[in-house]
Amino acid sequence: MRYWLMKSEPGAFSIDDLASRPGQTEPWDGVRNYQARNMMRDEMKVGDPVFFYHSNCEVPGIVGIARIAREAYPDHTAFDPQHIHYDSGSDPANPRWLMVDVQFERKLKRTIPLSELKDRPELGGFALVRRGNRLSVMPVTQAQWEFILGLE
DNA sequence: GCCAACGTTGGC
DNA sequence: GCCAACGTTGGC
Repeated sequence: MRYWLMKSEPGAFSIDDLASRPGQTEPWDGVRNYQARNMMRDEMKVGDPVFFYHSNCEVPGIVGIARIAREAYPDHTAFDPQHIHYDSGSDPANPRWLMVDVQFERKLKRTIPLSELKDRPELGGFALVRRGNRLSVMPVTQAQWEFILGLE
């Protein structure tokens, strides 16, 4: 089992949106980065815990916990010319992009802001706080996971 | 295969 | 809204 962090802009899809979905699950479509895709394809397993992170908003930070509910499968939004995540280079016979399903577990008691995570020397090696980081899906070590939960 | 131009991400 | 960082594209 591995731990993960996945980013979402709350204006597009928030932790509350996930909590209100039927079955509280959602396909995590729109990942268009090879490094993120490869991690989803090769390493994400059903049941893996995920930090749900709100990006590009008033207070960026970790807001909840989800779990992987379905392992990687083709992201069909890449095939739809009308879709915002359309990619003409993804062939349905050989899909370029994949998605997983996530399931809501719980909201944190409070948002743990990025600014606070950056202040913690214990998280110096965490990809999220490294300068210029743009990965929307990233691994979290068990030690990082437990430390962050301890901040809740 | 290099690298400039361009588009996107995402904090601030 | 600005802009730094960084990934991708495409001319050569």
